[in-house]
Amino acid sequence: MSREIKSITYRYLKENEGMTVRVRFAPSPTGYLHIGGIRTALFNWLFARHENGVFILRIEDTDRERSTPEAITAILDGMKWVGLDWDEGPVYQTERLPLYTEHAERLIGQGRAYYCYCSEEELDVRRKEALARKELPKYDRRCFGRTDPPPKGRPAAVRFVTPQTGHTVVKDLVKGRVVFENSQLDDLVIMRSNGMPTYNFGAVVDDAAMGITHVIRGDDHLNNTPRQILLYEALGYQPPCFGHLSMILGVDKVKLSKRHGATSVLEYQEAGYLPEALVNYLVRLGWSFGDQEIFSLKEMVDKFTLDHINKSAAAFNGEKLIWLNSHYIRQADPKRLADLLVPILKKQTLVAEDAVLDSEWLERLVTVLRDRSRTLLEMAEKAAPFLGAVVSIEPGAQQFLTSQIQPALTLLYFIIEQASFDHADLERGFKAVLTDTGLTMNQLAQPVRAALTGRTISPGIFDVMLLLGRERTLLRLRKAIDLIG
RNA sequence: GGUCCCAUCGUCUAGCCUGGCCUAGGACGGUGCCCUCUCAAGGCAUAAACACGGGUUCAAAUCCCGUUGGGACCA
Repeated sequence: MSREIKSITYRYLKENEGMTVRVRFAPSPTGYLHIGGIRTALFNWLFARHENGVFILRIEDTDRERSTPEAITAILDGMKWVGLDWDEGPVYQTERLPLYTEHAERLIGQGRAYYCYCSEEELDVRRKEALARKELPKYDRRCFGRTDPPPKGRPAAVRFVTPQTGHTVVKDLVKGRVVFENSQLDDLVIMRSNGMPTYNFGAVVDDAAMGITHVIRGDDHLNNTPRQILLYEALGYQPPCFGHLSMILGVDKVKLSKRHGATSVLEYQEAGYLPEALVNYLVRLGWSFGDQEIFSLKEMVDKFTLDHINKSAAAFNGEKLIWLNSHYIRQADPKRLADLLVPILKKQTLVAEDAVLDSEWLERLVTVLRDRSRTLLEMAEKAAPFLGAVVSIEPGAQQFLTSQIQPALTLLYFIIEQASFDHADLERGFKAVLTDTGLTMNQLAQPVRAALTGRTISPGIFDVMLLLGRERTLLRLRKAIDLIG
């Protein structure tokens, strides 16, 4: 990490002493809430909580064509699922359009902005021509300072008069000092002809109006920042501090998109992930605290500072997420896991929609299964043999049910029939069969497992029997014995 | 194409600011062994990286310059 960053971070800490931190997460509701978005939200949220600041949710819905109510719901649901609560909002940009118009008019009045009547088609043609001549496709300012009467019936956009000399410095909390030549910037449109503010203008006006102190966002916006600083200055506002987070890339190192599979936050919920696992995974993508890998939400809040943010992009690697998920499942309260599991079981028709499962039994099941399930979906799959009256025997398991083992199974059947059916008693019964037949534990356990679960993989054999109960245990043993015979 | 950002094991990263403690540490994943009624979990061990080239310096992963590569934005 460069000298600049540390010193800038340090300086910002001093500068802002005593000032209440106000940060925001400002997604566009044009699609689902993706992994990169929630990571940005998380960093903002952590920063706000760490600094005892305010976290605001703002919905940037000015793109009316692409914004949908479903996307808004998905964003809110995603935020709630991972536990990122906001203190203010959601604020909808389309509900405060007069604010942007006012600011635009103010700039026009000051000569810092002007109406532009060029149509998008015209601009497109000119841009292509410029590109063909290998020139910078900058707006040529032809509507600047025009005095002729505006064309009738032609909608006007508003452009900002961007200074063409000097440079603009972004003191970035993550990247350090970044300098942009103003001559590279052109007169950007701040209000579209349809009356909507553009992204850069809406963000600046809102951030200023909402008193945002720190703008923490993806580094795809770093190039927008000089324009925004210029807008703040023209508007007479103090620019906030900026921090640009590096992107999350797919495993192939390109920007995460739909073709990388699950990128929506809610898809991870569907896939049986726990929110704390996802959050823990995401916080370590671009942030670290020494060698620590596991963080509770509280620990994250306590330890999160901007100076431990990594500048380079990170690739999304599902292996580690799945490891974290299995870790959190193993730690989770059985009651909670049971509540999460039942809807999945119903959805997979492993249990009837109207079934009422004994909660004490369910928690025992989950307790046995949680050590060997990396996702809730896996847990549901492993729960299957315990849910019905009978099981079908898989081919692999079938092989353990041989005529040699039949006497041992029969003996076990009669012992269990007499047993009091607790763990110690079952173990005694097993031991008795082993001594009587001269079999090893392994030689007996696998066939029993096959008979009871129909599979070669299951929880410990005594747990299996206890979960099944005496009746089903005997029933399945009987069935296996008959099958051999 | 222009502008900007980035560069440590396959992946996430520590270390970089304040050069020597780095024969580069941790984690996931891989491999092997142990434990063991299967599967997990756990324990132990192991392979695996400073993109390249120049400088500065007694000394560079660490500072400077360049190259290459990747990414983002303009679109």
